[in-house]
Amino acid sequence: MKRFSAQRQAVLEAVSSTKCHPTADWVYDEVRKIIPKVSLGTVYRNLADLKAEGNIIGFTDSSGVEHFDATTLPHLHFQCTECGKVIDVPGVFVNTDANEALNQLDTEVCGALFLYFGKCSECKNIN
Amino acid sequence: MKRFSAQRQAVLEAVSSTKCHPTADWVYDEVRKIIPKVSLGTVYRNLADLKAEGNIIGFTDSSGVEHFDATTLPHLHFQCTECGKVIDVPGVFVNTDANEALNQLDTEVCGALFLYFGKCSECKNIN
DNA sequence: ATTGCTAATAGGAACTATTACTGTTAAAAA
DNA sequence: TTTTTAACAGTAATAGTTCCTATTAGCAAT
Repeated sequence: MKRFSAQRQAVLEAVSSTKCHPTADWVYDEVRKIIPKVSLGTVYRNLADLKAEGNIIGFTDSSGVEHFDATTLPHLHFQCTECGKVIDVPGVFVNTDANEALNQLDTEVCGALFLYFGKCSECKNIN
Repeated sequence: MKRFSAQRQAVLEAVSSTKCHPTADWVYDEVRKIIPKVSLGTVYRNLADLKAEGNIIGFTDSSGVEHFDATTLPHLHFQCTECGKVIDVPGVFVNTDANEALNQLDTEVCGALFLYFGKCSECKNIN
């Protein structure tokens, strides 16, 4: 049934190979090193499929660009407003007050995005 | 110096008039009811200016579209993945564990986006 | 091996939200 | 009034993403 093509494998390996929370474009460049004729559409589709299957996660940053991450365990992200870099915020637990409030709103929560922004250690010291 | 034009006022009033967390497009439609010849570029520029001045806040949803909000006090948002609607999650305090972790990363935090998603009470009961 | 079926592909067009550019208008300053 | 300049309308351009069409490649049953 499900066919794990060379393209899909290359996409998954590209995302897994880095901690830089890559964008579709970065993955495209990376996959082209292995499969030079790969299509950008194929990269997008495979990223979407891998995300739907739960093999990777994806989140949209404050400028509307989607980033992907092979670490599917829940964690927070920080994005530098200067250089755009996204890094992990480790070991943080989110309080559960929200769950109560969301229950009261009669919603069915299936995910959450927690994204901090500011200046990273490098950009902070430049300006 | 700063000129508070009719266009800017209409933009601010449009955002303030609703709790629906409108997009630039919604604001554009609303402002055109008052100033039919207003330009979409003007709406975008004024939204950006009002945001920079702190009169409104803006946040990007999971599909990369920016939403605006005249309630500048910190609060959380929930977006329905079915109908796209954004609603407030009231009375939730965010724990401070993240601050420690972010300090250890030597970052200078200036904001955060907390966005839950799932099905709202209406869409939940349809499917 | 050949056929038929379907998933997956390459390539590119199309779409959407947003930004940038180019005169023009109108408010404030001189 | 004249000058200056912020803000404007209208439009072109951009970036990220999705959609479309013809083609290719893997699998199952003949």
